Amino acid sequence: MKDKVFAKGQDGIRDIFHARKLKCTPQRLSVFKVLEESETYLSINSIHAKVKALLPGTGLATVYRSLDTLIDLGLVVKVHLEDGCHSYAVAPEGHRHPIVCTECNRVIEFAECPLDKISEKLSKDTGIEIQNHFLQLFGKCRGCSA
Amino acid sequence: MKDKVFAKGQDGIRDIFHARKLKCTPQRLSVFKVLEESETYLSINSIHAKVKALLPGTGLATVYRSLDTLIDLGLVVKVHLEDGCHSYAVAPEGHRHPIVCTECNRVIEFAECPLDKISEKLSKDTGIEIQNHFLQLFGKCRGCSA
DNA sequence: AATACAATTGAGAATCTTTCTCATTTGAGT
DNA sequence: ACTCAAATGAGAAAGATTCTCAATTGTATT
Repeated sequence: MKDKVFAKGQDGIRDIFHARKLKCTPQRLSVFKVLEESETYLSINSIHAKVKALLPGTGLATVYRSLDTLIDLGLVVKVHLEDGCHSYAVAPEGHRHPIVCTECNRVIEFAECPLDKISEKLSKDTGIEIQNHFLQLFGKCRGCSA
Repeated sequence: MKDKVFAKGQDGIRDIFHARKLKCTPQRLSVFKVLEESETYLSINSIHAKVKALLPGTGLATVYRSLDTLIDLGLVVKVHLEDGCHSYAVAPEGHRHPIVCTECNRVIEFAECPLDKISEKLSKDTGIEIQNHFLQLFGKCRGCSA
């Protein structure tokens, strides 16, 4: 419990890659590791910098490609921060949504999804078959309010 | 009712600009008009094209600047589409959220905000002072399901 | 352990998006 | 009409993302 890095296990990740006939490369593992070790959403440039610390020489394009792959596998999520920029984080277990601290960018996940309850009603009311939703909350965390 | 363009009235808009000591320019009015006339969220390039049809010679930078101004005034909202690109639409009256059709990009607003009910509870649970939220639904509209 | 092959990578070019600069124009108050 | 600050157009600049292609590297097979 003291170390949440590779919570899914390195072998777990390896299997996920192999199941999709993707190679398990050190670059992909490093990108994931960097995100797992971070408490906050990270921008591309932060990720690139941290990955290069683990694996010098890693190119920016590879970071983009690895993130796309990880997103495709459902291991990582891409979020839109308020300033319009993109950032990335490990995908939460189950269906959850993030609360992003507007001061420190730290992220807290919350499990209760209020959409579940109203989706069906909404589908009836609007005639739209709801497929998906995107929800993020913004606020000030305990540390930053103090 | 047959024409919802300038629902706020041209004079209303003029007053909003003047109250903030901003100039009421044809470029800004055109950008807003283009969005009011559209049923869907529009990308920068669509907006630019449509604005140029109304006001030839309008520069792209001006469209960006006008949108920023309109967002700042609360007249327009910027949204994140699933492909990661930004688009823009007139801001809905009151507190509403959009349902975006994944096929045709058309937008339907819905008024019921499920966050109101749970925000307070969430603040207590997490210790985070919730300030804001971003919610979008995606689905297939009646026309596109058929 | 060595081999072969397709997938992946690094590097930089290319593209796309957004912002900036600055000379010129224009809205709005006088 | 006159003045002045604000806004614009054009293109440069900056930043973000994707593409290209030769070289490298996982993985399955021997």
